[in-house]
Parts: sequence; C-alpha cells; structure tokens
Amino acid sequence: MVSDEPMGVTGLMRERSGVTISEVAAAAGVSRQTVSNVLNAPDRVAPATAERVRRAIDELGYLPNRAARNLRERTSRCIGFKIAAPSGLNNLLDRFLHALAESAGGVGYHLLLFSAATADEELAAYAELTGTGTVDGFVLADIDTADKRPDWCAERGIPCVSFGRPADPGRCSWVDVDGADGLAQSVDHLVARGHRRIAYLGWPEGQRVGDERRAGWRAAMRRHGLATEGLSGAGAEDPAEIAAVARRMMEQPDPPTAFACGSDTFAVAARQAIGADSAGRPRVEAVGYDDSPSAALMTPPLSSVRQPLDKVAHHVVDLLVRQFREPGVPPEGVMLRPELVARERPGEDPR
Amino acid sequence: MVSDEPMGVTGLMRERSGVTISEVAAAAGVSRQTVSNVLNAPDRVAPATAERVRRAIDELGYLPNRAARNLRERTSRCIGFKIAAPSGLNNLLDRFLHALAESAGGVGYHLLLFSAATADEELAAYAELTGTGTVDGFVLADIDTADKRPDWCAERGIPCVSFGRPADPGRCSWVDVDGADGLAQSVDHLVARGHRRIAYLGWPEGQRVGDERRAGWRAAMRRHGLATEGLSGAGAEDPAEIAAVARRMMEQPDPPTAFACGSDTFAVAARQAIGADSAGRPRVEAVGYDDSPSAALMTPPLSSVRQPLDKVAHHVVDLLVRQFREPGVPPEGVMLRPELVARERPGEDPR
DNA sequence: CCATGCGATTTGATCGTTCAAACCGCCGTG
DNA sequence: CACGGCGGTTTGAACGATCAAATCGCATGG
Repeated sequence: MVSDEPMGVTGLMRERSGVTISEVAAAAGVSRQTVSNVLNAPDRVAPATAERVRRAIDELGYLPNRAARNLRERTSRCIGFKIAAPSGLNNLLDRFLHALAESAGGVGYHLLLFSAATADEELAAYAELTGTGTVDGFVLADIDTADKRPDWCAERGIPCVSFGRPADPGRCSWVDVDGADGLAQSVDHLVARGHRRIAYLGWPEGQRVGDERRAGWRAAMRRHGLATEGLSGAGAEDPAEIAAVARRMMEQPDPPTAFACGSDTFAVAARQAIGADSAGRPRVEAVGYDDSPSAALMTPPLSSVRQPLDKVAHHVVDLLVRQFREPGVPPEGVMLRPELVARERPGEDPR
Repeated sequence: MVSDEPMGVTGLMRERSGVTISEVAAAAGVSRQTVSNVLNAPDRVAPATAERVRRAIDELGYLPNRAARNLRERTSRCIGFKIAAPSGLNNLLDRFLHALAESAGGVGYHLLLFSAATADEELAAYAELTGTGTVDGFVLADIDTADKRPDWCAERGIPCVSFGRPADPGRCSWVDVDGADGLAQSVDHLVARGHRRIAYLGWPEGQRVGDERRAGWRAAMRRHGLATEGLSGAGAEDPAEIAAVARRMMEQPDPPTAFACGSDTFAVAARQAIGADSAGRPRVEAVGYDDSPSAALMTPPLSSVRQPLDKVAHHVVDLLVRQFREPGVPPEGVMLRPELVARERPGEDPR
C-alpha cells in the first residue's frame, strides 16, 4: 500500500515461479529425459545418477508442471462432480464430498466441482468438460429412476460411476448402499428392544430408494414373524404429511409402538407428531436413516442408519480409475452395507 | 525407414476424441491463428471469415483443449479449496460450496477440491497445487485467529481470499458476515416480540467469531436500554455444557425470557434444557444462528440468522479473480449483513 | 576381431494452444 | 511511382512435459 505502481508499460508480468525440468537437468548435469525418468520410471536410471537428480530437484524445489504433463499424457487427473443445491436435513453431501476428495487424492486425482441449473445444462457441462479435456470422468450422485446421465455417458464412452444404482445397471458402474439391509437393521434393533408393532414411514411408492427401504422393513418383519398389515406408512413427501400419517396410524386398534423410518426427517416428524409423556419422553420409539448431525443432538438422541460414505467414495474412485486405465472395461457394481448407530441409553425402557 | 510395425497388440490406444484447432483451420481454409483469433480476439477477424470459421467449429464440434491453453497461458482457471471433515449441525459448507461453484463458473473458473489431514499437510498441498500450476489461487474457509494460511500465501504472492477475517486483514483479502449485526437483529426481533430479559448463549470468550456475536448482543441490548448483567452466558463448547449454563441462568431472581444464541446448536440445547409447558411450547424463546436445515423443521420452528452465502461466494470469487488479473493488487475486505429468518407464527404469544 | 546385446543416457518429435512478428494486398498521399 | 500505413492473415516459436528412437559405453561370445 506504499506506492501506486509506476504507470509504465509493465504489462502483465508472467510469473516466473516455476522451475522447469530442463533447469533441473542442467543443475544435475543430465538431460531432461533422465530427470523425467527419475520421476516416472526410476528403474531406468542408475542409482548414483538418480540420487544426484533427486538432490537437484530438492534444491531447486522443482515441481512438474501439470498443464504440460496433462497435454502430453492426454489426461487431466481430475474427476468432475456436479454439486447440487443443498436440500434436506442431512449432510450426506458434505460427508460424501470430503470422502471423495480424500479417496481421489489418494490415487493422484483431484475433484473438480461445478454447478448446473438444469438437467440439460448439466449434460452440456459434461460435454464441455470432457471435450476440453478438463476432466477424465464423472461421479454421478442423486441418481433417480429416469436419469439420463448414465446412458448419456455410456453412449459417448465417457468414464463415470454413479452413487446409487442407475436404471440399467449394466451400462454404468455404480456403488450403492443397501437400503433394505438398513431397514432390516432398524427392525432388528427395535425387535431386540421389545417392540412387536413396528411401522414403516417413508416416501410414496414408486421410487427405487424408498421402495427398497420399505421392502427391507417388510422382509425383516416377516423374518421375525411379525405382522405388517396397517403398518406400512402410506408415504409422504414432507414432514407435515408424514406427521399426519403417523397420527392416523396411532388411532388403530393395535397401534405401532415404534417407527422404522426412511429418513431422519420422518423420524423427527413422527416423534413430534405423537408427542411425549409427562416425563418428556417420546411415546413411540423411532429409528431414522442417514444419521444427520442433529440425530445425535436430540433429546433423547435418535438412532439412525448410517451410510458408509467413506467406503462408497473409495469404491467409486476405484471403479472410475479402473476405467481411466483401461477404457471399455465392463461396468461393475458394488453394494455396501449401512450400519445402524444405536443411541438409546443401555437400560432404557422402550416406549 | 524399414520399420517393422509391432503388429498385433497396439497397447493403450490414445483416444482420438479431440478435434484440434488445426483441423478446424483446414476445414475453414484458414490458418490456426485465425481460428484462435475468432475465439479470443474476434475483432481482429473479418466478419465473413469469422462466420466461416464459426461454422467449421460447429460442424466439427471443436472445443479448445484445456491443457494446451493452460500450458501456453500459464494459468489453470481453477480455484483450490480444502474441504474439511464435516462437523456441526449446519450445512454451511454445502451451501458455500454450491455458491462458490456457481460464482466461479460464472467467470470461467472451476473449483478444485482437495483434502488434508493436518494444517501442515494443508500448506504442503497449497505449495504443490500452486507449484505445479494446478490452481491459480485459493479460497480459505474456517479461518481462526492464529491461522497461518493467509500470511503463508501472502509471503509467497499466492492469490487467496478468506471467508472470515484473517488475523491481519491488511495482508489477505477477505469476505465476512457481520456477526454483531446478526445478533443485533436477533435482539431486535426478540424485543419486538415483547422480551426485555434477553440472554446470550455462545462460545467461551477469546475467539473472534464468538466474541463478535456476543458484542453485537451487548451493543443491541444497550441500544434498547436493557440491562445485560447476568445475561451473558459464560460460554460453552458443546450442547450439554450450554444446557447447564442455560439452566443456571433460569435460577436467577429475574431470569431471562429469551435467548439470543451464537449457533442453532445452542438454541436447540437451551430450548430442550428449559423444557416446555403443558401445551408443549418451549418455556423460553430462542433465536439461533446459521439457519441449519433442521431449524425450519422443529416444533415450533426456530428463527435463525442466515448468512448470505451466495453473496459471500460472489465477492470471494470476484476478489480472487481480480488478483489473478493483476497480481499484487492490495488486499480488500468486504463485510456483508446476515439476515434474520423469523419463523414464529404471527400472532403467537412469546414465552 | 568384430558382431551382438544390453543398460544408461541423450536427442528429436510431439501434445494443442497462444504470442509475437512477419507477411501481403490495398489504399491514399506526397 | 514509391512509400508508409493499415486491416487481415499467416508463419515461426514458445509453453513444459513425455514418448520413441537413436546413441554411447562396455561386456560378452563366436
């Protein structure tokens, strides 16, 4: 802030921060290629030379220029990810992004984030990012039944892996978390705590994710020899609706004593709709899904099914990198188990 | 040249997906440079020629190769961001990242995400990313008082903008949200609803963010001519502690009727600690901070101070790009106002 | 003794773009 | 008519790395 720059014609000075491979080579008294070999194919270089080169690299603080490498290798070492506008109670996106960045970094890749307002805009972005060589492939999230993206990528030979099964699991690699298993764990947990009348609360039928969780609940109930009639929540989109559904259920002759829910939002809504006894304890027990940060903070804390996002991310990156290495490998799918995080106090009475 | 071709295994076939500028030039019957000019300096090209070239570009689906451009221009058009492990109730990170990606995209940049386990590892990552030319600069978040990053970048001339004021605001550009203003709004809101005894609940003194919010509460109380003795919560780190603080306050002779809180987590904890009346309504009113997704879903919903993250992101990107364009511009700071999201039912009785 | 082979290193070409300078008509002016 | 100026366009040279092929030194074997 001392002086205003001379009005001379300095123009845009090119920053000369980068040390090039040739400078290292000169300093070590070898050729560019030898330096390159030290970094990329150490076995081709005599140990003594390699050591000398490494010293020069350290002294000069050489770091290979990414753009030059990318240009030559026709690769970007970047994975594209469209970040959606945040919605919902949970922080799955946070957790997933962090895990992805970590996994990607572990194998020498970075995550490139971009946004898109509409589905078409998103595809346009995919086209541009691959066309310009800005990314090598994509991670797809929030896959829904009629999602165009997996096919779109498959048709163009663009590497991609989706978190969540695509409509045609044979065309695009995917990693998913078994929602049926998650709800089975919820049911098992509630049964172990003495419940027999366990209802399911979730979205209306017709969407893969929700249907799977509902099916998981039903199968687990059957396995325990428990009845499900009148206990499969009609389905609702928002907390207000689900609250109404829960209240209606409680008016049955033999009402549920617990709710296995398709999401934390629903679990919270149900708890609040049914209310608490004089001691302030909820009149029904509920288990949520996705383990949102608020689940642990509630009173009493909410048990919830947690998705292993770090494992998901690991497999996603692995499957993607495999496609980078050998284009055209057949798609693969990986199904992972979620894990119930139980939060009830050990000796606490259910209900 | 008697080269016996290694028939058979071709090895890793380089994907020939990219159309080059020369191919476009050939198709349009001009030279490379003219095509380049059409894209980068249209005024240097005769209208008729430009049109012909544009047609060729469209027909061939030409997209300029990013690596080549980056190499030549010594730029990456990427902004680096270290994504931290998720923590806390709010989804600030989600919202911020989305806003950042959107703002960056608007000016031709992308967001490059990476992770780092420790502070040192983070600096090492910064060094590598700039040294290799992978990013042009950084956005810093979660700035704390003793943060080394702003100075570290400043010393090396690495462009960066921090969300949150750095220790020395003269060395590094920043964008921040006025927490004092936020708490003043909380107080104003509670006063308008009839409260006089309004307490502050927040972190222990000594951290900039928390101190600022506390100061904002105190100033606003004074402005309204209200007493603050015994109402400045001792400070706590977690919900359990804050609950204890809140309960102790309620045992005073003239207890608070409302809490202006430094975070949603504290507001929720305070509400629960104090409990509800027979109708299920909280005995005290509380206003939170950061407008976490769960705030709207609670019963009754929680009013909360919301940070204008889209504006923050916009300014962050703007300040950063300005540094890219002319290196060495003096640091600038931008302070933004948050906005209280009031959620009480209009005619509802306070307390 | 020369051909052969092999490990270690160097040289030349290339990736696709942009910058800087040269080039080429063409017009107006002295 | 020569010359300078000026849009419009082309040519040559980077940018910094890697790949492929050539080269060099040296040991080995017929």
